[in-house]
Amino acid sequence: MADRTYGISDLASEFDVTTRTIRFYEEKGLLNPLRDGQTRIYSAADRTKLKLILRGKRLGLSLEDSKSIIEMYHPEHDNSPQLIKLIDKIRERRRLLKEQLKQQLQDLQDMIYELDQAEDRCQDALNEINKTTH
Amino acid sequence: MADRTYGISDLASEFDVTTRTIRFYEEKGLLNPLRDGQTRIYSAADRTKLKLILRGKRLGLSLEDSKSIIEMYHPEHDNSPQLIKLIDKIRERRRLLKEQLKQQLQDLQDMIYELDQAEDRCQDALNEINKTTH
DNA sequence: AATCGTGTTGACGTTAACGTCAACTGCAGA
DNA sequence: TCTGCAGTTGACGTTAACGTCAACACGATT
Repeated sequence: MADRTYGISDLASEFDVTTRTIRFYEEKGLLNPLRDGQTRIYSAADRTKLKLILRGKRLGLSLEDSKSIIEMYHPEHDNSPQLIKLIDKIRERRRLLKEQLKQQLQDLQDMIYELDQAEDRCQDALNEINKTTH
Repeated sequence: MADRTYGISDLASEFDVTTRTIRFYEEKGLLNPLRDGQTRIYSAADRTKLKLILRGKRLGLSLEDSKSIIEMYHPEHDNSPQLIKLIDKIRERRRLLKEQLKQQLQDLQDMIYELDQAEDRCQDALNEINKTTH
């Protein structure tokens, strides 16, 4: 069950993206599927990477950002200095994400509050109209 | 205090955008400042609109989205059917925003959790290295 | 053998959101 | 009066993230 593989259109339909998009991510170095001849074969790890990319997009990250995050999950470093630098990058990224979402939460609360007010003003305007037509 | 006005570079520096950006928003119909000759004069309302646009951007909205939101805050409708349609649009927009942020919150929690795990794995790898060098 | 369906590789097109640059205007200070 | 600065209007350039299309490969089907 762990070594299940996927075709490109399996992933495309599962995540509701086009095959072109998936190949594009490969061009950009975000995915590296195996090949059977010329046909791409995606592993569970590839599928996870794709999920990471799309999640990053929902959070407003660029593909470059997602790429660096993927490299954090799948490190190819084996020496201490590299690992220490990686840990720093992870912490910094986490900090950025938290900060960003805090701002988004605030923005959203403000916006919803103002939408509520706008709705109230509309209701008042409606009431005025109904009053004068009586 | 309520009728204070702003020059284009006042707003640009206050919100840390370029004057080109502000003019671009005007081209797209998001701002309509007054003129003194050819020079643009921005009112407090214009300043608020700009704030709305930038807040929308942080939430991942397009300029078109922000434009329609601005029109909700500054309605030019005076008849019931229009107002009722506007209220519906406001409610729908609020629903979308809430849904979107719920998803973002979930995505962020997942991502932070996985970043924590990645950091742990790095630490483990570091510990292994230090053990063998003793 | 001919035809699908699905896959592949370029190459070029597209959209949003600006940046850059050139040529101009109007005003304030030396 | 000249100079400089801030502002303006086009026009064209740029980047990210794909879309579109043409031409080809390959296995399965009819």
